[in-house]
Amino acid sequence: MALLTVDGPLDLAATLESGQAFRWRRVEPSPDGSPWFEGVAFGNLIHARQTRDGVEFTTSPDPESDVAPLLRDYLRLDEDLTAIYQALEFDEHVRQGIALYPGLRILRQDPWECLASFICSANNNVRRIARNVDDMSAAFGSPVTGGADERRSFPTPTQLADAGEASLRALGLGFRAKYIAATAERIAGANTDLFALRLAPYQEALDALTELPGVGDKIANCAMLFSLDKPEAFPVDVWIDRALRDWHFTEQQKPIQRNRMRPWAQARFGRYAGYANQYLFHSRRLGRR
DNA sequence: AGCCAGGCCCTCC
DNA sequence: GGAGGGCCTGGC
Repeated sequence: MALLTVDGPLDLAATLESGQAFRWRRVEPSPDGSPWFEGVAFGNLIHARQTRDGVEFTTSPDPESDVAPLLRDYLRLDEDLTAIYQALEFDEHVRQGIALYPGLRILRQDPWECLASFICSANNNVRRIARNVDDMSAAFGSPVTGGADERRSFPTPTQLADAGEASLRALGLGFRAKYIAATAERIAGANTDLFALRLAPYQEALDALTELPGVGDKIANCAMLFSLDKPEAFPVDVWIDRALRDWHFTEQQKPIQRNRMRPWAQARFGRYAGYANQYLFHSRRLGRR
């Protein structure tokens, strides 16, 4: 057992269950009520829960001391959330979202797993996306601990390119199978270096991602926000569409079009537009208001 | 039964 | 350049 200390607010459950990542599961309630989560990342099976002191976790097969800095980075525990809140609370609805879910953080995921997961999100629902991602991992990923029925890591681009469209379709990915296979080939062939996009400017990363099959503006912005260090990214999906329409454009006689929302929001919220997006999305999707 | 899911792509105008 | 329709699949 190891511990990550946290400065500032953290809501681990909201962070892991807000539709950014799809491989975390609640496993068992702990005596004090804060749930354990099980996930696969960095080639490890990870169990984690939030306590008064921070994030408790165990790892397998690597020692916790090796994984600790990776998990800290993944959870962005060093992000100054308070400063971000101050920059965004001018907006009434973002402020309400922050008040409802203080400590909801934006993850820093593996770019390939994140991109591929969101390719699965097209015209899909969260539960089936999670199942698609798990099914791909079980079928084509590598074992992490050596046990018989353990979970596997998310497949590499090469593993999915080798799998091919037909076997992905057989898993139940539907029309997304073609996009996953084709994009995996492109990445495996090193035509696009996803990690390099962490250092690229926003527009350059957006242009590179939307060249990939099955990756449009929305999915590219998800990958940029959740894995490529682009906090100004602003994915516009049906939930954000409804939120902005109801909360920010109620008095317009002509409703704003979906494809004009991202530039509008980025101009309004600035370099942390993605955090505004996440709080609007989460509070809207949970249906509390 | 029909609609909707964290869209993208293609066609046609 | 933009509106409209099709698309795998599963749950309600």
